[in-house]
Amino acid sequence: MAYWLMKTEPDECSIDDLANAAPAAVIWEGVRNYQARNFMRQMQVGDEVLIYHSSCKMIGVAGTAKVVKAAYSDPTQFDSQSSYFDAKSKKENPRWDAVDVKFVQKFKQLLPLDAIKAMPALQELALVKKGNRLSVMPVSEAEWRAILGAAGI
DNA sequence: GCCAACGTTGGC
DNA sequence: GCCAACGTTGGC
Repeated sequence: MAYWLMKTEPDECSIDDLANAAPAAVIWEGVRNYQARNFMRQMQVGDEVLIYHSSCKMIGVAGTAKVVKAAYSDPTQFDSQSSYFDAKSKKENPRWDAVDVKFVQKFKQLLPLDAIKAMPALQELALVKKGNRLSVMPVSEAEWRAILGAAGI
């Protein structure tokens, strides 16, 4: 049982989109970074995920979800119509993986990035390290608790 | 829209 | 295997 943070642009897949899909899960696809992919491959069913909204008006952690299907071949890499298409990925050895995640909760108030940066307990979070561009990253149990505590949960 | 920081690519 | 050029990310 582990904790993670995943970034999403709310235009693509917001916490509300996850909530609207519930109780169905959502395919977390389109990750095209090897480090992020490797973290996804470590995810196990039941792991919990912070949903982080990036590149938008209200930047921060918006809620949580949980992994309901471990990593499998991301179908969009073979779809030439998809913006995630990767011509160099081979069917017999796919480069990219997806996981399925299911909505758990939306925070009453989004926990903003500047609040996260100000919390002593979160100084080691990859998210707040300078220049960090990882879209999937591990979160320690202490960090998880600090974030949920700050969100009033 | 800007731009710093980073990851990836490809020539050598 | 180096590294310059390029493309992308993502906060501001």
